[in-house]
Amino acid sequence: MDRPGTWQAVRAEALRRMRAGDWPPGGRIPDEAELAAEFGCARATVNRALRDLAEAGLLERRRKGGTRVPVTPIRKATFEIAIIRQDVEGRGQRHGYRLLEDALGPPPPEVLAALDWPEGAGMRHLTALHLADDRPFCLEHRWLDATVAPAEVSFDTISANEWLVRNIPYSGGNIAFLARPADGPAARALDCAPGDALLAVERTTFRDGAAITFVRLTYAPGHRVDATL
Amino acid sequence: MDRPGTWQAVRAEALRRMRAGDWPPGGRIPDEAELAAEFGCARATVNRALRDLAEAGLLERRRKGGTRVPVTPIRKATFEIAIIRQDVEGRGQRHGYRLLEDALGPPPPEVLAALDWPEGAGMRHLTALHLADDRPFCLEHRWLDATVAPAEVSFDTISANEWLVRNIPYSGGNIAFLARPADGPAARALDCAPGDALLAVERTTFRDGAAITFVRLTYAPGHRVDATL
DNA sequence: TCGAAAAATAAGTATAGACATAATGCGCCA
DNA sequence: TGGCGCATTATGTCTATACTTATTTTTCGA
Repeated sequence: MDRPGTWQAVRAEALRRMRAGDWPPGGRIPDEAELAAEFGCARATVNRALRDLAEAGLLERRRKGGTRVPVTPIRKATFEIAIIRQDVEGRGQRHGYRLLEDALGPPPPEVLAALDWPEGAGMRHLTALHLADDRPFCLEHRWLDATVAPAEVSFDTISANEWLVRNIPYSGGNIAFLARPADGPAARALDCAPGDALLAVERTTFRDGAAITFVRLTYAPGHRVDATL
Repeated sequence: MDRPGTWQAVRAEALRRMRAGDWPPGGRIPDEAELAAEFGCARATVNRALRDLAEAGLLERRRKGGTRVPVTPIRKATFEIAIIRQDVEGRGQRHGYRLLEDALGPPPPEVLAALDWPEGAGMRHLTALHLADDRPFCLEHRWLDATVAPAEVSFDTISANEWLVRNIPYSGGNIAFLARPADGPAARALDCAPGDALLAVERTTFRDGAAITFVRLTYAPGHRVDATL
């Protein structure tokens, strides 16, 4: 597979041993120095390989404690978060965008809780529809700190999704997947029946420790989000 | 934050420059040697920091091409996949398990498609319910290569989920999130109304290039899957 | 002028050596 | 016996150097 002596080769061999049962679950594996001697490579190379496996959840490493094979590994899966336009275009479809609403107002309590904000804070509320080949793709519901995106900024032609990535980039946050039934407006926008099961992604974005924006993306029926193990 | 000269410090400084606009989107940043000289550290340290950012989707690196800040970064989010018992216990609840059905039979076409299997292949079909503090947590629907888990293996007390992790570990696969309405049996098992919007996770597991098992986990209403950015 | 070969470049990786850090666990002392 | 502190140990990381590899740019010949 990989030329011997590379960290990928060491990783592959380690994986092979785990699968073959040479390194059984719950057991401790030889330390880096031993493996480096056995494989005839530098300790740093072994370190790179084992660190990679540990990041994937396939090994547990602790200083002094050594490296062990977890009994029930907690695997890590990753998925990619692109802006919606890229997501649509990546499927070979044409992206369309329609701003449905742009107003100032108090958010529902669930949103306030997610944002952890004072009650009366100025908040802009946007509703927009993303289209793929002219069919509804995703409904964007966003609450936004009014100081981050002042009223001058218009989201008529560029989605808040894209504006934020371009203007407030590289910020942290958290994400959650959930299912929700289509309410009246969502059903109308996404062209489905009220009560239909829809996949939604909720995201809160932080900047300097404070929540900037909360967004709920509700996808059209049948949408799937793929991740790689 | 981090003591200077560490790769974390370099990463933090790189991130700061991106946020501050010193390294604007679309632009190319200085090469590793230059940054190493500027920060007074080894090139390997800069490499580690920039590689880490590239893995998170915050930088794009190409040999000879240099390192650039993507205009619309495709962020990577990760979530943890534990066995369901651990998932429940991690919430501080007691895990329960009930096998509802264990039979041999032909899978529905959607499952066959996901598995990419010949029509008549022997397939075991399991249905099981996971409980959290005696309340329905998740419905497990699994199709399994009969040669992987022969009839002797009983899933009465141990879930297939756990059995597989312990016996066929470290295999690859793919995962998808979707929403589906509760059908009759699911509504009964999960104690909700038919048609309720439920979050489901589908996973196909491969071993040596061949599909071993397909599982659909349908969660009780209100369930969320969290990921970290 | 076009295209192929050669040079240049920046990231990718390997290595040996050193020191840092976090657990572990042992031994000492009360 | 119990608890505290220090020695031990395996991983974590940094450095300097060298070589490799992918890709771009330049050069040169047809």
